[in-house]
Amino acid sequence: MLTNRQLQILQVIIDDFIATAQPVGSRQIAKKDGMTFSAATIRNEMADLEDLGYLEKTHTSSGRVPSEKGYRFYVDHLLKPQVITTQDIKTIQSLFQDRMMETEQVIRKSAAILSDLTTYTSIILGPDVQLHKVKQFSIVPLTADSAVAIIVTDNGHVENRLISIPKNFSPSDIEKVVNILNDRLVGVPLEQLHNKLEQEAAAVIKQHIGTYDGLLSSIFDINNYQGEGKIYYGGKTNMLNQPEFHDLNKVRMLMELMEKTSQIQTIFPLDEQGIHIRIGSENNHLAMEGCSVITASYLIGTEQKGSIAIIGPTRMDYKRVVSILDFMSNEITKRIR
Amino acid sequence: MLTNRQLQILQVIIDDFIATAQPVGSRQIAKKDGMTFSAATIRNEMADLEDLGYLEKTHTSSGRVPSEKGYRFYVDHLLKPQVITTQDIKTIQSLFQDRMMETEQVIRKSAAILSDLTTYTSIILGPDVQLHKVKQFSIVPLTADSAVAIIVTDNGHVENRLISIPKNFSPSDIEKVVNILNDRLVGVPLEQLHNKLEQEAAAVIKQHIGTYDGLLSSIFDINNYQGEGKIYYGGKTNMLNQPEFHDLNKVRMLMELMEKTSQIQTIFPLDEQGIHIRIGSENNHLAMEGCSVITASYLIGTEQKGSIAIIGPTRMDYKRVVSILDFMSNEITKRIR
DNA sequence: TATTAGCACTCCTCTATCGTGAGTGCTAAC
DNA sequence: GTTAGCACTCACGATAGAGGAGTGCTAATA
Repeated sequence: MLTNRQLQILQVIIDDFIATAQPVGSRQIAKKDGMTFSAATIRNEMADLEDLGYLEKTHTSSGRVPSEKGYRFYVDHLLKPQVITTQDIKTIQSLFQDRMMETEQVIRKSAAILSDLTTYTSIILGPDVQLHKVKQFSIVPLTADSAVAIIVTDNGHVENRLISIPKNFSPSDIEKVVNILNDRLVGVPLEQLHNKLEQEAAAVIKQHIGTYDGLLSSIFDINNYQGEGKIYYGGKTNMLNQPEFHDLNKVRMLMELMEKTSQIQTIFPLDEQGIHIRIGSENNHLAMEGCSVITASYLIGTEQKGSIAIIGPTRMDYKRVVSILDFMSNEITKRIR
Repeated sequence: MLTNRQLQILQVIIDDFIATAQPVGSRQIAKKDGMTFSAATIRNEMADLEDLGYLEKTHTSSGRVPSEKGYRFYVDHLLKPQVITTQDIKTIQSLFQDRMMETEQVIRKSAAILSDLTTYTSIILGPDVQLHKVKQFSIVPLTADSAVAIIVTDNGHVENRLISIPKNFSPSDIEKVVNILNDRLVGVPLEQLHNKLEQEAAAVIKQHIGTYDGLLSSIFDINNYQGEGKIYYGGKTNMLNQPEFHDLNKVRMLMELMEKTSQIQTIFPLDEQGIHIRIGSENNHLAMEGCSVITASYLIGTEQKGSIAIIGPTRMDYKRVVSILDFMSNEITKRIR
């Protein structure tokens, strides 16, 4: 168990290091307001804190730097939630002024605002389309052998795919198919679409039209709904301003990580609510060494979850980022129906 | 006018510098196959080429490096179009194996392939949606006061927007509006949609329903069709591998340039066909110092133009990039209907 | 007259050395 | 338990010298 003095010193060191990115020495600490002990005393305490694993030295005679364990302790015990400023509130709420913005646009703009406010890089996972339910299904013929299949979901999301039309299909056949699909599939979540189609609609279509050769497979293939467009970034270049990313290899690894959708997904905690902070190696990813990720989740309707996140150096301003993420995720949850 | 020997030496220097990124000395050149002159002779010629502005020195006693003028001369006069390899052809044609891919997906994949093949960064300007013509218009009600408006174009592109429904609108009113719009607006290019709506449809709607308060303005606002999603990138991190981008400031400027849609547009030549090469300052952009851009345009249908581009160091492998861009733009033009 | 060998000179790059200063750990005094 | 004092460590920056690649010029050569 840490003494009060140790807590106080640890806090000062981390706060100072977050602000300056420079190793903190005992004299600097002694000069701080409210610090009543001498540099020598502080040196002793720092040595103890280092033995306990909360601090590190960059070399034998340098000042101290927080270790991952130190940051972890800091966010768990020393972080007083800072009240969000009215200025930040205003900026965030400007998001919702235009009431008829599509969810996707709000998300996109959120990413930009988040990175601007924090000066770090923001990542937003769009709401999980898989849980959207089919509202309407339609097919618009383009040429003799191609058409666009469109699914509108109850949240106003629109999925569309090009499909090819078998030669023997007449316009009325298409109409029949559309009717059957709307009869059977409205209200079904996208993730179950494929199954339901096979189980219920396929037979009916065959019966009415005589042929059913996977014509719709592309639009009903579940896998099509998860990849790609669901991740939004803001301020990718912000990280270049952080002194810890003045190393090209580091930057390359992070950029490459962000270009791989599958990898970036892993930094989001599954199925969890509230604010989560992962520090350095807690992210289980080599490229994330020296980086912390703070995530929050939002909810659209009752089921669709999404996440917003900030990725920055372990030395990031946790207080501020937490308050902003917390407020923003709540706003999105409240404001988007 | 340059002598044959000068041409030969200039070519060797540029080829060598493109391959190694190191200043080229007279002895190196003399050792090359087919070089029948002594180092001293070559030194004299190099001094002349420098006086003429085709070469530069990084310092008084270094080897020579091509100047922008040198590269310009190289691409204009020394660049023999290299035949594209069958391997590259195969890779590019793999794009079109899945016949029913949406245009957007093809474009996205093209960007990835381009950057892989060239090891530079690729930029693709999607086809100009503005010229697509309306194929079908529909409105899908979601709640009492909101709906999704959908426009499908003749090329299978789908635009959709959330709209709000005025309180006094009944479902049959909506149906009427949809019918009127389909009557009047099918075949109209997106860019003229706003005008046509005001001129023809608005009055009719008012007459039939009594109210028309800008309900559709959001989907008909032309500006909504140009921004954002139209630019695709591939291999953004590739440039980090080039020795000329080992400078963080350079990288930052380029990345920021690419994040600003409006700025990146300016590197594409307007309205021009065929391959275009812009070297360094010819791009009229500070961030593009030391960078060359090679662009090619493709055509979908008879009217919709788009561009594909590679951005790399001025020291890029022009031969190879030109051949790849040329082939790919032609393939896209041929294969996408 | 064009070409080439030879040579002095330039300047980058790498390495080693050294002084400086911030910071530490330890000891002894308070 | 706390603090002053002091020797010690080590990163950092400046300085200097060796090595080497390359140039420009001059004079000899074909």
